[in-house]
Amino acid sequence: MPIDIDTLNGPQREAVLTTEGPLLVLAGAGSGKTRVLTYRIAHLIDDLGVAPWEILAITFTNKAAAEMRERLMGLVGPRSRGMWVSTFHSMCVRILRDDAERLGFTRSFTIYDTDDQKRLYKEIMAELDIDPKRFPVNALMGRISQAKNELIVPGDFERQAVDPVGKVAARVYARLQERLKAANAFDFDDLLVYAFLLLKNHPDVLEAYQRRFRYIMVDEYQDTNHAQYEITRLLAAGHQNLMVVGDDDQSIYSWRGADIRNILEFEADYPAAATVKLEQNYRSVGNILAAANAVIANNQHRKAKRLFTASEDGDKIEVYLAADERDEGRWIAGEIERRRAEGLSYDDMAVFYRTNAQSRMLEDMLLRAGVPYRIVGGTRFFDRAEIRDVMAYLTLVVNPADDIAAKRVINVPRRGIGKTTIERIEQFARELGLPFMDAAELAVVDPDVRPATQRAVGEFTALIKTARTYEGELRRVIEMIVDQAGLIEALEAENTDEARGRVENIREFMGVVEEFSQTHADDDALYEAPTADGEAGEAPARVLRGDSMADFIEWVRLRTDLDTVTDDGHAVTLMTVHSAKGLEFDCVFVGGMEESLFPHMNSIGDAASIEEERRLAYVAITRARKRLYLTCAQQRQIFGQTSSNPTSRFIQEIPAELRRTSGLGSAGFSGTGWEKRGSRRGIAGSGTEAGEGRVFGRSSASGSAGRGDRGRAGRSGAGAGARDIGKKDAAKVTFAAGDVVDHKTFGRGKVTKVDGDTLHVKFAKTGQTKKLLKDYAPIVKIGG
DNA sequence: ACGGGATAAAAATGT
DNA sequence: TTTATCCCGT
Repeated sequence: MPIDIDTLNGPQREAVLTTEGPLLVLAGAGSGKTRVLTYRIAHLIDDLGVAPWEILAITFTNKAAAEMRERLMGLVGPRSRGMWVSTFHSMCVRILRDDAERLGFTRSFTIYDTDDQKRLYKEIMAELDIDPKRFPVNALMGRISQAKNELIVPGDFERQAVDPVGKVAARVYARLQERLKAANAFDFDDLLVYAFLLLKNHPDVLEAYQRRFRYIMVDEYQDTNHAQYEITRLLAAGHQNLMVVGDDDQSIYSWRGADIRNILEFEADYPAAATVKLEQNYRSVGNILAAANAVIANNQHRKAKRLFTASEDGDKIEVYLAADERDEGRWIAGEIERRRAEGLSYDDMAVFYRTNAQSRMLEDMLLRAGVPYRIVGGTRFFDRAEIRDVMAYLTLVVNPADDIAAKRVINVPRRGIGKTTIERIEQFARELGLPFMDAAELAVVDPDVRPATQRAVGEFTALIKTARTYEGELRRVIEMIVDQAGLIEALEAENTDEARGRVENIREFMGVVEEFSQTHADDDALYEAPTADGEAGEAPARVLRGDSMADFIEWVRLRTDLDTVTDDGHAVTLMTVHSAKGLEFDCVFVGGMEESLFPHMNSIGDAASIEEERRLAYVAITRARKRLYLTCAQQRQIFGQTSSNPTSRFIQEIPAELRRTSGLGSAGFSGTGWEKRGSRRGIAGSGTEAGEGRVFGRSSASGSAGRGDRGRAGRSGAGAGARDIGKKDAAKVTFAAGDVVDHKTFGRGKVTKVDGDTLHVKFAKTGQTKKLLKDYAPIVKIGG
């Protein structure tokens, strides 16, 4: 049964039905963009008889891709399989896997993430004798990344380099590419660059994809960079059936190379393009939309548009002026509870912030208020040292040329292989042009290396070699490798709480492996596009296999925590505004609405950057369906220093009649006397409360008395298992002797005795034992 | 080779 | 404030 086109509004329908030729869809926030995309695909398949494998849909995050796949499954059923719905990066990996040889790589290449990359940069800089003090790694990485996003190859880069940093970057860039190739690895940017080069320089490959993908759709087109633009252009050049969807007002990734011109100039690039504007917002109530419109109207460089809505005005936007970030977090917690009492689920609420650093205090306050929350982003599970170690072992097994992985774990756990030995191996590697692992074999018989060390190196190389022969269930194989490596054993020997936590993480990782295997075990997942007339080279559909370690590694590498946001359990979502793009919540809080935080201080003073910050504010505001809270703190600790900044201009840009202000200097008393009194009281209040742990500063009824009770009542996450990555249960915390806690001022300590509600905690730093009340002390349980 | 401790440096957003 | 690096004693 075809989809019901009548449920769409005019422009939406037009976007769905305009299938031939280039099409630009300018989709305002909340205008039903995803619906249009999925309906359009369903229309192609159901009504026009287009085969699923002829469709390519590109999104920005894996989460968005998964979501789209799910919705398509609902619309067109199992036929949605075989369709390419992926991010640019994973699409490129797919393309590269099939023809890596043509570029001088093997198909078992690995992907370097930022951390690997940084290590490699440091090595290269040491090798080229570049002083990291004069030329910071981050600066060089930024420059080179930018160049890659613009498809500038090392040769051209060198020619263009005029400034000192550029000249140094040119040297590093050239060497970097050599090293990456030798390591059979791509960094994130290279995935795009090499996929582009492959398509550009190998007409047969390009032609195969062009023929296959009759219909191409790109979501979040405003965030594409030049490389992505060129790849899209190449792929679409044949059929020209390219639909791009985007909103210039939501372009927030220019720092990552996104070029807003891609969307602004689409019509110039594709003269035959039709354009559709989706301007009716179905998401937010009137006041929120009006606020968003008012803010974004301050940007000079944008396509004129004005979203409208048919929904009621709704509540005013709540602005809260907090004394400090503690007060801010406490107030947010209070409001969350109030909304909750009105029947709103925690799932429908979110707290956004500009920088990850802000999450700490918010977490702390929510934790104490007994508000369950989950954090998206920040330090990823897969970024933990022990997980990276395991990953390095796995990577090495799959790709022996990965020198960074080899060096990472050759002495993890401790095998007595130190700096001297590693340098010696590196020297062999350099002189003989061998990968590190091969050079290590030589060290085993090198008389200059101590016998004990020889043995250790030999064990390490043997371990990796043997691991290559392991067969069977993926989880078993990985467990065997970890076991042989002795990682868990070594951690257990440490016998510290921290080490136990790491072991726990590794075990959790095994759960992730299992999950990967299961979710990719389905034979349907291997669905390949039938080659209509048996033409070779057509449609090399390759998908992740649940039993392949290489596929597992790839899956992990291209994964962010954002992709793992699940709706299980009930919790408030905490994340950066960037992560929030594409999501929506009934009730949204945005913290830290202060000048130099939001807009960020690095952006102040530059008109273009300020406009991007404003777009970011626009994204934040438009995530809210019914209620929006903007909070700012009169003073806040930033990098250990108390600083005090004026209210964000973005708040000022919201017409006063749309907002209601409370907190310090509230109730419209902008006179100086009131402000002073208010602020003094506010700061003093929060100061004394800090140690006492009273949570709700203002809502006295549910205040101090409520906290403990709520904590007890809020117990919900009984079945908290390995799946809740990054999620914390803030319900009642109980302590037992042996637990490790973290105290606001005394730091880490161990519970030595529990006496009713009194804990005896011995602190590591001071060595002293203190008596603390479990419900009031500023402590957090971190293990036990 | 290793671990502890001191000291210096950096500190935004993320595929 | 946190993190990375350096230095030194074992």
